[in-house]
Amino acid sequence: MERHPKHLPADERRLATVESVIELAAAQNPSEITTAAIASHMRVTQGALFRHFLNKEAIWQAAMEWVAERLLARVDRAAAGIESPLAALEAMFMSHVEFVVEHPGVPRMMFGELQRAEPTPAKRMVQTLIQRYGVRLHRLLEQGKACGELSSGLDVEAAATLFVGTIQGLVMQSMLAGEVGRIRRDAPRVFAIYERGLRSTQ
Amino acid sequence: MERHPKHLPADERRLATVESVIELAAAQNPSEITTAAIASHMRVTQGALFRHFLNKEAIWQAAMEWVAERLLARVDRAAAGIESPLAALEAMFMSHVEFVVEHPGVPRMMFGELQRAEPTPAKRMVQTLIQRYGVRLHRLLEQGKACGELSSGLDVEAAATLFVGTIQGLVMQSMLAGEVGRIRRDAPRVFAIYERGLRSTQ
DNA sequence: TAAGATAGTAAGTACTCACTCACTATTGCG
DNA sequence: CGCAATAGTGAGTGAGTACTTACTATCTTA
Repeated sequence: MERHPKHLPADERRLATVESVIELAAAQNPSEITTAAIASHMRVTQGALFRHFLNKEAIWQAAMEWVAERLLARVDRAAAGIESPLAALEAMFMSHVEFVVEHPGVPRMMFGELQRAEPTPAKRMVQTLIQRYGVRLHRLLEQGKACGELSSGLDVEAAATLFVGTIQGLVMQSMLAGEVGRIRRDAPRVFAIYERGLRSTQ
Repeated sequence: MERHPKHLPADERRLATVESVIELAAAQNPSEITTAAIASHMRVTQGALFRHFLNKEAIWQAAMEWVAERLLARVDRAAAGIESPLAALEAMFMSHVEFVVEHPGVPRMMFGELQRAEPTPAKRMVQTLIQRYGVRLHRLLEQGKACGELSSGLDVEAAATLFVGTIQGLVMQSMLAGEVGRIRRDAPRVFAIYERGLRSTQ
């Protein structure tokens, strides 16, 4: 069982490249990840990368596609089959947090990509990811209002912004402390306050 | 009245340099701001910078000191003399938001600096800024609990994390839309939900 | 007003980056 | 097996980076 076979079929090599980027982003500033670092992390020379990707930008685009697919699939799976919209929101929140703890580089990559001035393909990928994420939030929040679980006067747009910000705040806090594990501990405590802001008072 | 006098005393040149960095960060990825870009923005050759700063890192450190001073002074001024802790929190929130709208590059710089692997002087500056910010939040939140304005069971640490995250969420949303003005519009709506999560139910 | 101190210029240097290309090793199929 | 297609190597290249240095312009003050 060879851990690092020299030759890989193109699609496997592309996947390995993307996974290398995600792993490297967990430990260092994503914008400082060089093609040389990616290549050496997967025990291949730098030139080999450009046999599978047109340029560095294409690598980032593929990485953000990887993220979008997995993150949306995971939160969808977590929320599926849960009756209560509020409970579904919580499940979505916790599975998102779990994803971030597993891949701490991901929020950094997304934030870094968003603040690019030029609309790179990777940036557009992040934008559509967040937009699709927002659709799911809106749906659940509206359902919650409809069934009386959430406050009837709830500002759904603001609640969606705050949902994302809540996770962003956890990420920021974990970067301050320098340990990702904190996120898992703090997530339920922070969500509790968020939830309290949404609930209908009865 | 000359807008760009060739010769400036050292301290004025240093201030102009820092302000250039803040302005440039409003329009582009902070980690892509080169010394050449800073110099040309202030109509000076690149070499002139290194007469006033030891290296690029020192420029960033000075920039983060500038931020820390102004941001803390502003939120302190906003909260000063307000009786109700909750109202003080809101004033602090709104003045912070106003600061971010005036200097949209600042949150990007802070986030970018935090995710550095190495503990640069600038990174440490951001860490102490956020820590000092946290002290203020804790104080107000505890006061709010004591006077009965906030829920007696409130998790103060989580509430502080969420406060920062709330602003972070607004920043993220404005980067998505590509217009900073949104922040000002959305801030009260998002804060309303946050506040609802803190308040004591009576 | 002369001269020393201060601030800015212009042309460098060494280095790192993304990307290329001629060549070689491996793989899989007729 | 033989050979064509595929994947990887290693030594480039040029552009862009932070930083240096020898020189010059401008300010300040005795």
